[in-house]
Amino acid sequence: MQTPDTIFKSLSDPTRRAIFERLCRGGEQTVWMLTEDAGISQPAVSKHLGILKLAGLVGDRREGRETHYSAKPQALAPLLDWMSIYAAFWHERFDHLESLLNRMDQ
Amino acid sequence: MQTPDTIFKSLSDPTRRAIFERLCRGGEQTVWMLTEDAGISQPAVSKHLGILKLAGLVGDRREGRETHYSAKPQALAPLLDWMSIYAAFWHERFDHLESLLNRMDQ
DNA sequence: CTAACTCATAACCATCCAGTTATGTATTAT
DNA sequence: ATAATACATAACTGGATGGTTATGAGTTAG
Repeated sequence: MQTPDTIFKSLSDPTRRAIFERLCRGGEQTVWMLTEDAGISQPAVSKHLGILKLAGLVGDRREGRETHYSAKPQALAPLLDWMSIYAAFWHERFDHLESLLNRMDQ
Repeated sequence: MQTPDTIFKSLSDPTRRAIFERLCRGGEQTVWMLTEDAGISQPAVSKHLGILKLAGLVGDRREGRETHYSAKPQALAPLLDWMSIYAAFWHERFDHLESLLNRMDQ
């Protein structure tokens, strides 16, 4: 399980997020396929995939000379946890406001 | 409403995340208070606050020579939206696995 | 009025990072 | 065997970025 820091950093780059999104939607794909519409060189794509892999967001599977990458959305769990904590403050305040308005109503 | 990109970038820095978390937990605070336990200089803190403000994650209120900053956790909403999309793929696969296991059970 | 305080901005610097090209290592095709 | 393919790694480069000190602008205190 990776830290929120690693995951935030990995997803802070738009190109990386696009790769992750594409793997989520399109399923397992080779480096070559990902390079085609990434608009950057193959080594750049490989580097991004390496970073995503370190964050646990993707997994790879060697098959002959191809490497198939796939998304592992479960790796978003620490981010969900982090967000749930601070989204809670949001609701908390909303609740406070609500109860305040209720009291003002009376 | 800011883009997921701006928000991801803002929160990808640990120092900035710490400031945001502190504002969420501790409520409104001045730059001076935040500087005290940030371990960096006051201008550095101000710059971080500026970035958080651009992302809509904090708001400020001038009062005399002090500036009071406060967290705006609602700004996490676009991040929640983004995550819900891709967390869905997670559950989708989980559901597939589950139904597969169910079928195998019979 | 002057001094001290709070904060923001400017200028600068070191480091990081996303991209590049070049090259190496397997693997498949001829 | 040779050539082509698929990918990873190394070395490099320019620009973004997080930090610093210096300074300015506005506000309170003496």
